[in-house]
Amino acid sequence: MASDSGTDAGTAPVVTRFAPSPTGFLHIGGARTALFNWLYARHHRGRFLLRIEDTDQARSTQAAVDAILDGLRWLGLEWDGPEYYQSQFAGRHAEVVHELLARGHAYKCWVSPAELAAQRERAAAERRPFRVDSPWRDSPSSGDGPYVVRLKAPRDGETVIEDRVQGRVAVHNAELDDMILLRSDGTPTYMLAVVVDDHDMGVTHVIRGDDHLNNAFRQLVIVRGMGWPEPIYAHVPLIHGADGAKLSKRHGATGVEAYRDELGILPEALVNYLLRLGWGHGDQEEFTIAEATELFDLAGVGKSPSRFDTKKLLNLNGHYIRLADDARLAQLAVARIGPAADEALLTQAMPVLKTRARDLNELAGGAAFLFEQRPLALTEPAQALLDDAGRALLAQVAAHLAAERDWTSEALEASLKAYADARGVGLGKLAQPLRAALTGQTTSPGIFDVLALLGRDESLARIDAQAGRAG
RNA sequence: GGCCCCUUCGUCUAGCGGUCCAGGACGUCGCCCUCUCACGGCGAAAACACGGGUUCGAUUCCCGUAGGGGUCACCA
Repeated sequence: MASDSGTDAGTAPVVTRFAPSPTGFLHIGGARTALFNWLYARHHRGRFLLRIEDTDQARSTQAAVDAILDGLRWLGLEWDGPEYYQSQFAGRHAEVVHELLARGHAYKCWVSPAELAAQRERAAAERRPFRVDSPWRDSPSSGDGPYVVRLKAPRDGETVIEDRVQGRVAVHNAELDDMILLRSDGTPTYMLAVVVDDHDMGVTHVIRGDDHLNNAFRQLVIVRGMGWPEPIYAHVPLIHGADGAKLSKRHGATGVEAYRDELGILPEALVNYLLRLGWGHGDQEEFTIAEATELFDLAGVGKSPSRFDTKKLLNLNGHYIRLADDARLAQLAVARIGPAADEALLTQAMPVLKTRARDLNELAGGAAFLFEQRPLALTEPAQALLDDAGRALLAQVAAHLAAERDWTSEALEASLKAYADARGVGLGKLAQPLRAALTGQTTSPGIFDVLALLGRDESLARIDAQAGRAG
């Protein structure tokens, strides 16, 4: 059983990092990895670093870098120090390769891509695992033309990793292959670059998705070849879609900005949801950032992958919307309703609006009636409510309301309830046609709140518009 | 296919040999509240993949089987 404390207690300060490749937006899985790294560093009063893995120049874009930084900031996962760019360290990477070469842990290889493909085919035909077979591995001579530098991986024995999440994992060295460290164009590969950068940046804990677990064994060969201290590894299980497969585009939204912009999710809700996905602390479901920082540990991270459940996210989001500040929500709603929206009115209405929304779209949708122009467009069920009888009732209520002096939710409630009583009808009988005329819909906040929010003039005008409408 | 990892209600999880005829949350269903819809409250149905061991005793430990996932690039 991996212990979460002990080896690092009282020794070197914790340094974690998040190392995304800028080939797209901030992936939801990446966001959780970043969160875990951030939390672990904060919990141990260490540092959380950010490194952009842009060694694949063809696929890396500035837009992607911006999206990632933006996403992290939105989630509140601020990194310490500047963001590092892997491409800036190419010189250092080459230097390490030469050192590895000098130490006999790497070799230059002239096996051509064509020959490699042939070897691969042969292996497939013979149904045996493919491993590069390079004549240059143990040859002192040189070949002609471009070459790559390969790691001279050990072939006997086994390599063991004491992973903080996965536990003890061993692999026979025969499984390791002589991976490429330096490409034929002289640029470093990811495998080499991560190891060098993590070492140079002083990273003590490598917390990442378990799709990297197999890489860790080969990366360790480099670390040992250089005689560097071995980082502590923690490979956390991936997030899966509802079908159980690794989360990908076909599962719908996979970028955090989609959750923010399209689904209308609050950052605190996403963070809390992501935290509980794969990590638990007893029965507790809700965590403030302070609590999460206090309680987070690697021992609480499970070993099995978890499926992303939008329903639960939405439920949490609704919870955080109810907790959120009214002015803040009003501001967020304005952006979704458009220029017709009045932020002050929205703020005032927010207490009765926010219990009815699980996301910002629902919040904006529920507030839209406040800014509608007369005559209101009615939904079909609302129209059905305003048949001849409904409109006749509306006209009578209108006359009663027109005489109302005190236009507050409380006064209107007392007045309308007394009116309904006197007429011997239930309140619902009056409220539904009123709601239809006032909001154009059959669902809305409480009818007295709607009247008060709309104000006397607008309320009466909307009622008249419907009551006076010809059948 | 090789290697590695995983397996408690539909989903996220609690459980770290007896306290478990398995607890919480989301979802679902029912009831209450009620002017609608929500919110809130109460309640219900719902799981230890299977087979062997070990043990006085396995959800918990070991081994198989089955199922699922990850990974096998001059991508990261």
